[in-house]
Amino acid sequence: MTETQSRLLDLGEALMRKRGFGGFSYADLAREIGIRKASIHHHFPTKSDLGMAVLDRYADQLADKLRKISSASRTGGQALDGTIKLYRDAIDHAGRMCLCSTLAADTEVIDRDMRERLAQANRDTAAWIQETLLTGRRDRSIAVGGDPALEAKAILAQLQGAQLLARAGGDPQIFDQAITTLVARLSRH
Amino acid sequence: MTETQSRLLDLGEALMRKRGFGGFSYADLAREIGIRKASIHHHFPTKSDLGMAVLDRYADQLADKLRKISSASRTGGQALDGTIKLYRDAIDHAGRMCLCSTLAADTEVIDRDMRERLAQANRDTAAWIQETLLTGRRDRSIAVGGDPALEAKAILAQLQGAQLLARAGGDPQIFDQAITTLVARLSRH
DNA sequence: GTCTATAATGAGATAGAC
DNA sequence: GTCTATCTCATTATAGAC
Repeated sequence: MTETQSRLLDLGEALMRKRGFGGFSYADLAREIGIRKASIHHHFPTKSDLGMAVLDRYADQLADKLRKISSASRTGGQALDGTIKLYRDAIDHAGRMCLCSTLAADTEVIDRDMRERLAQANRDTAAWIQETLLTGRRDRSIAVGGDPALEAKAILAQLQGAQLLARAGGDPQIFDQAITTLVARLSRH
Repeated sequence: MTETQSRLLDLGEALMRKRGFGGFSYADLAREIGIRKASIHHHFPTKSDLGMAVLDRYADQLADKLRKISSASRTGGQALDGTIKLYRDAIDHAGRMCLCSTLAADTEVIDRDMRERLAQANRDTAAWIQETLLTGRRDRSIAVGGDPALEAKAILAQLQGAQLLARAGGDPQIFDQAITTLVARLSRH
C-alpha cells in the first residue's frame, strides 16, 4: 500500500460518504490529490475497484473500532453508548455519514461485489450490537427485553436513519434528537 | 397537467425512489415513455425542475395518505400501525423506498430548493407522528412515554433506517425485523 | 407538443512515452 | 508511477422545423 494509494482511499472514502458512489469522479480525485486521472487508473483500474477497496477498508476499520469499544467498556451499556457516539461523530465532519448508510441508497448503482460486502458489513454490525445487548443484560446495564437479534437490527436502523434525517435536515443535532429516546430506553447505568 | 406530464412524474418518481436523483437520465425516461429527450425538456426544462415537481407531488401525496390514515383509524395506535404498513409497502415493489429516504443520501447532489422541500417533508411527517403519539396516549392505545417530539423523530429515523437496511440486504423482510420491536413497544391495543 | 440535429461537457477508460 | 493524448459514450441542454 503506497502513500498515493492510501491518499486515494482516504479521499475516495470521504467523497463516497459525502456524495455517494455516483457522486464523485476520478477527475475529483485527480484535482485534489494532484495527479492525473490516468495515474489513478494505474492504482485502481476501474471505479468499482476503488469503491470495493474503500468499502473493504472501511468495513475492517469499523469492525476494529467496535472491538476496541468492547474491550474499553466495563459494561454492555457503556459499549452501546460508545457505538452511538461513533455514529454521531461520523456526521459532524463535513456532511459525511457512515459509508454503509450512504451506499444503501446507492444499492442499485453499485456492482454485485460491493453490494454483498455492504450486506455483510451490516450483518456484522448487527451481530456485534446483539452480542453487546446480551452482555448488557447479563451485567444489568441494559434494560431492553425482547429478541436481541431483532432489537439489534432495530438499533442499527435507528442509528442509520438518524444520520439520514440529520443530513436531510442539514443539522447534526437532529441525530441527537432522533437518538435520545434510544439512549433513555437502553440505559440503566 | 397533461397525460404525458403525469406519466413523466410517475416514472420519474419510480426511478428516483429506486436509483436516486443522480441515478437516472432523461434518456431513461424517453425510452420508457416513448418520446424523445427534447420533448421532455419541453415539459420540464431542467432535470431539477422535474425533480422538484416529483418531490412536491410526492410530499403532498404522503401528507394526504397520513391524513387518511388518521381519519380511518379509531385509535392512535391503529394510525401508527397504518403508517408502518405504508413504509413497509413502499419497499415491496421493485426495490423502491420512500423518496425522502433516498433523497437524504443525495442531499449533496440536489439543489437548494429540493433540499429545503425535503427537510420540510420530514418535519411534516415527524409532526404528524408526534400528534398521533399524543392521540394514542390519550386513548390509551400507545404506551410510549418520553418527549413526544423526540419519540416522533426516533420513529421516523427507525422507519427510514429500516428501509435502508432492507434495501442494502436485498430482503424486504429485514424491514419487518428492524421494526418488530417498535411495534411491540408502541402497541397496547 | 413532438421531432431532428447538434452543441457542450464530463464520465470512465486505454495506449504508449518517459 | 506518472504523464500526454485520445477514445467512446452518456449526459444535460438548446435551436429550430413540423
